[in-house]
This record gives sequence, C-alpha cells and structure tokens, in this order.
Amino acid sequence: MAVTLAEVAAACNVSTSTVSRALTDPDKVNAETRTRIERVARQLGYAPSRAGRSLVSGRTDTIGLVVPDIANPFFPPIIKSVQARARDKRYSVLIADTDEHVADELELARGLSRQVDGLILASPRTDPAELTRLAKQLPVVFVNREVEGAGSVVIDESEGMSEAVEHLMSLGHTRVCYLAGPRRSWSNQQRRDALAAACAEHGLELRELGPFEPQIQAGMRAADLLQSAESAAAIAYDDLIALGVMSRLTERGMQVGREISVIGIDDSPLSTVTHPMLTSIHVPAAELGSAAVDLLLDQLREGEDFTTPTTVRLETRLVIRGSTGVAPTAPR
Amino acid sequence: MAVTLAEVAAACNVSTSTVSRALTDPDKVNAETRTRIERVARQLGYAPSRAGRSLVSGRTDTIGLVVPDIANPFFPPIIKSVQARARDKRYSVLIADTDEHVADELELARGLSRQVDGLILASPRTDPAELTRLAKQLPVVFVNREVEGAGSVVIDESEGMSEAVEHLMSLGHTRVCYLAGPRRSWSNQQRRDALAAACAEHGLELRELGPFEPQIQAGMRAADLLQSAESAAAIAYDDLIALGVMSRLTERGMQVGREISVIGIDDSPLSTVTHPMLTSIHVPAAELGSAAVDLLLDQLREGEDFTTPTTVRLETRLVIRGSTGVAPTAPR
DNA sequence: GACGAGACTGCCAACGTTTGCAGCAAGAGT
DNA sequence: ACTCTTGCTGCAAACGTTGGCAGTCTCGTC
Repeated sequence: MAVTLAEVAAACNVSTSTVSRALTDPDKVNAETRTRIERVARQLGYAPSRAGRSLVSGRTDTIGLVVPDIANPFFPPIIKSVQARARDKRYSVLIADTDEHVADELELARGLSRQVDGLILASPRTDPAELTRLAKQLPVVFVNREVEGAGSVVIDESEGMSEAVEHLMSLGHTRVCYLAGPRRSWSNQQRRDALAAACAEHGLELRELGPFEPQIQAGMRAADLLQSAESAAAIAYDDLIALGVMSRLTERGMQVGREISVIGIDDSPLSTVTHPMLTSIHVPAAELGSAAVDLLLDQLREGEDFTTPTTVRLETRLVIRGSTGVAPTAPR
Repeated sequence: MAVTLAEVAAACNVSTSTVSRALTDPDKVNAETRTRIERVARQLGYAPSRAGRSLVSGRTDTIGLVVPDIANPFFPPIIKSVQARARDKRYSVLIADTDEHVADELELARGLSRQVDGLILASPRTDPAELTRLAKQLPVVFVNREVEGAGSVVIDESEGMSEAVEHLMSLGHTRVCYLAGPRRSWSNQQRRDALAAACAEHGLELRELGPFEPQIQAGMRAADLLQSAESAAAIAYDDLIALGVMSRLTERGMQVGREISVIGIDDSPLSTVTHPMLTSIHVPAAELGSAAVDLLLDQLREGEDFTTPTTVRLETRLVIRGSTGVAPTAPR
C-alpha cells in the first residue's frame, strides 16, 4: 500500500541505498540525482517506514509520557509543552494516564518502555527502588520527583511557600491549615516540608488535614473538615483541592476571601474561573515540560556514556487573587 | 540489548519459528515444549519487538487521536475513555493536540497516519474534502462530525437543547442568546441549528453573539457583549465559554442564576466547581470515546471489505444546576 | 598513456518477526 | 511391511531501511 524506497528507486533507476542516502544524508550523493530523487519521492508521496527504520536503528523516535490524571488541569499544559518540544525535535509522544492508580504506574511505564526511546514520568507514588531499576533499563526523566540514577525536573516550592506564608501573615493570619495530598506522593512531602519551613521561619502556626486525593470531590470533603477546624486560612496540596474547598464553602454560605482564605498550588488555568479567583502558587508548567524533554533527549544523545543525571529546579512564586483576605479577627 | 526471539530459541534448543508460534499461536506447538518456551521467555524477560512485528504484519497496533485542545476539560474524559478501550484491545494511543490551530489539523493527522493503523479525529474545522481524502488512505473515525466515507460518533444536541429551552421558558424567559463557537466548527453549526429548532418550536426569541473561541478568555469577552445585549438568558457553545461568562459577570457584580441565566454545553467536570454551579447540557464523553474506538477497530478488522461507514448518535440531556433561574422581569 | 585519487553508486547483510512450505517421526490402517 | 495421515518442527523468505564494502567512472597528474 504505502510507497517504499524500492519503488522510488525503480522510478529513478537507482538503487535503494542511493535513495536512502539522498533523503537522509544528502551530501553523499550527486546533486543532480539527489534533486531528481527528491522530486520523485515527493511526487510518489514517499514516507519512510518507521518500522523498517526502527528495526535497523534500534530507535523509535518516540518518547513516552506517564501522567497520573489528564483531567487534572495541572497536566495539560505540561503535556502540551512536552509535545511541542518533542515535535520540534522530530519525536512523537505516547501518553499514558494512570488514573491516579499507583499499581498501574509501573506496569504502564514498562509497557511503554518497549515502544519508546525514553520516558518522562510524572507519577509520584511508585516505589523509588522500582523506579531506579526502571531507569537502568532506559533513559527516564522524572517530573516533580527526584530518583537516584535518573534526571529530573522538580519544582522548588520554597520561594512560593515563603511568599504565601508572608502574604497570610501580612493579612493578620496566625495559623494556617495544610490540606495534604496523597501520603506517598513525593511532591506532597516537598510541599508540606516547604510550608513547614516557611511557617517555622515566620512563626505561623501550622496544622494538617488529609490526606486528600487531588480531585475536586476530595476538596469538598476537605472543606467540611476545614470548617470544623478553627483555621481561617488554608493552603491546599493543589488547585483542585483548593477549588473543591472554595466551591463547597461558598455553597455553604461562607465568603471565601473574607471569612476564610484559601491558597492553591499549581496556578492552573482554572484559578481564574471561580469567584473569587484563586490565589495560587504558580508553577511554570511549560518550562517543566520542555525541560523534561531536553533532559531526556540529552540522555538519548549521550548514549552509553555515563552522564551524571541532572536535576533541574524550577522556581515558584505566589499569584495573589481574591481567595485570600484579611483574617476575620484581625483589626481592619 | 533487548532479548530477541533468537536468544529464547537458543536457550530452548528450538528454532525461532517455534518460539514465535509458541507465543502467538499456542495450539500449533507441542504442549510440553510450549510451556518450556513460555517459562524461558518469561525468565529472560522476552518482549516482542514492535518494529519487527510491524514490518512483517504491516500493522502498528497503535491508533492516533487528534484533539483540538487537551486543556479544554471536555476532552480529557474522551481521551481517557479512548485510551481505556484501546488498552483493552491491546492498542496504544498516540495523541496530537492541534492547539485549536486549523492549519495544523491536517498536517498532524497526516503525520500520525504513518505510524498508526487508524485515526480518531475530534477536529471540527478542517475542510470536509480533505477529510474525505484522508479517510480513503486509512481508517478514520470522526468525533462530533460527519464526514462522507468515514465512520463517526456524533452528539445529538436536539434533546438536550429542547430541554434547555423548555427549562428557560418554564422560568419565564422569553428570549435567549446563543454564544456561538468557531464559525467553521461542525458542532457549532449542529448546536446552533438544534437551538434554533427548539426555539422555533417553543416560541422563544433567539439572538446570536460571537463567534468565540472555546476558551475562558473568550467567554469573558462574551460576557461584556452579553450585558450590552438585552438578554437575561444565554446558552453558550461550550462550558468554557459559559464559565468565562459567569466568571466575568460575577466579577462585575451580577448575580448569575438570578439576574441572568447561563447554560453551558458538555457538562465538563468544571461545571461543579463554580458558584453557582453551571447548568449544562450533558454530553456522554466516555461513551463517545469508547464508541469511537469500537467503530475504528471494526473498520480495522473488516480489512478491505467495503463496510458502509456507520454513524453513532449519542443523546444529550440537560443537567440543571444553579446558574439558571427565574427571569428577572417575570412574576415570582 | 598509465596510474592514483576522488566522487558516486550498487550490492548485500543485517535488524526481529511472521509464515508458507517442506521435512521428519510416530502412529494408524491395510 | 507398506503407505497414509497426523502432529510437530525447522528452513528460508519477506517486510523496509541503513551502512560497510567494493566497484565504476572520471579526472588530474606524472
């Protein structure tokens, strides 16, 4: 069905090798025949067979991307930037969604590993030892997690958290409640630690509720717990939880941004759709994706050389919107 | 690096053909040797090379999915269900995002067509003639669009629209404003027509604003236009526009659900995150995805037989939430 | 005019898998 | 004892591409 090298070769009265060279290594072939071949190839609509090429080169020109939940608005921007960067470099992207199902993470990654040259894993909960093993089999870059023996792109929440805590204090808050993400999530630990450090530094009292799944429904549950706690300020593990909290609180007649302050993390596109809009710690999703691709392609290029796996650290900052306001008991 | 058939064969003292048969066509080989081969293969961690297999079979066991915008919350559920169904059937899914860029749609689809067995296109704006041509090259299923010579899964908005119009009338509304989607979008035309039909039937006055891109920002712009029109009810092309409208109206101090009623289409997960929650016409996204996969795999199985391309039509219904309420001038 | 260099090009093997065909042994039927 | 069948296995070709090697041709040089 598809046009092959042989057909182009026949049409040009040359051998397949010449056609192959003309199209992939133009300097190696006479300028005149090359242009002729190029013309005929275009005319016939020739496109190299990935399978044939893969077989001999051992490469697939495809990278895999594993995310916990495409529906979580934090990920689409990352996916987009991964795809964009990959496309620039002539790579395709195979995406797998684990549906927040920890057990599937590894299985999916392994399945993918057979049809890709490298993997980008944004799956925070699998056992580190397994991940290290996986990283030995093929190049892997982790997003938002550090794993021994593999490159990673991580978010440094400390700056954003510090700003958030300062922000709350300047509004007169004296305590804050952390709405935790999944217990075994690497980034949950990072965020909790960053918050704890910032609180300790600035003298803000910290409580914790949870864990909650990063989903709006869980946020709603968190809202009710939050109300029975005595905190007028909350920082959520991510925007989804924060949005669920806001939605539920508003539904119950509370004024978010006046009676209670809510801060999210990720600064996903949804932050601006609610009223009040969500104050959130901005995470540079686009950079995250493209940095991950760059790191991975570096590893692919190095080949067998032992490159010390790099960690790229991305800064965060607070974006203040309407969901945070003066503490209720504080003087106006 | 990877374990090949030949290595398994050597370890078992049989030929590669026997190993191949043992693993793909177990009946053709002696039970005893088969179990031995299976054991050794597992031990060695053998996994068939997709490239080798593709080369001889001509199939890739991969399907392509083109969507206009992963970040649009309407699509993730579809993507998930496509992936889930495909995975059940041992297919991988290659996703491409056109970023709402019409010119890229075809190019991306063509690029994908070389590495997949079939395509699912949820890209509403490309020229029909081009799409028909594409459908001649390989099996294609269209989502939310009918194209000659290809299968499709479409949404039948009429029922949902009818319910929406009845709903508005029962609340005392006498006119409604349609916030149109992209002019060349097939589903925009479907939705507009369905709305017009429903309005004509029930005697509701219809106006139209737009077109607007299916994005929150565009919805905000729509909100301001809507305010200067004199309609107390609006039905948007999709939830994103509706959410943008709500967000902007609320920001400008209007009470959505009291002073003005807003209805979205898609019933995306976001519908429940705002306050008030968004009344929306529910579209069965999961069914949409799995139906598309089923249709495509049917086409793949049929092979060269001329199957009359099928169109699957999915019903919609109205989900009433807080964003719609009694018309302001109507008696209470 | 012979020779070597250089520029192109063709031949062929290899990648890993599947599959039609042939070969082989063992058992059944005569 | 002979053939025929049956069940199993190996051989070899094919899929489309790449790249090492060798061959051809032309041209410049001595």
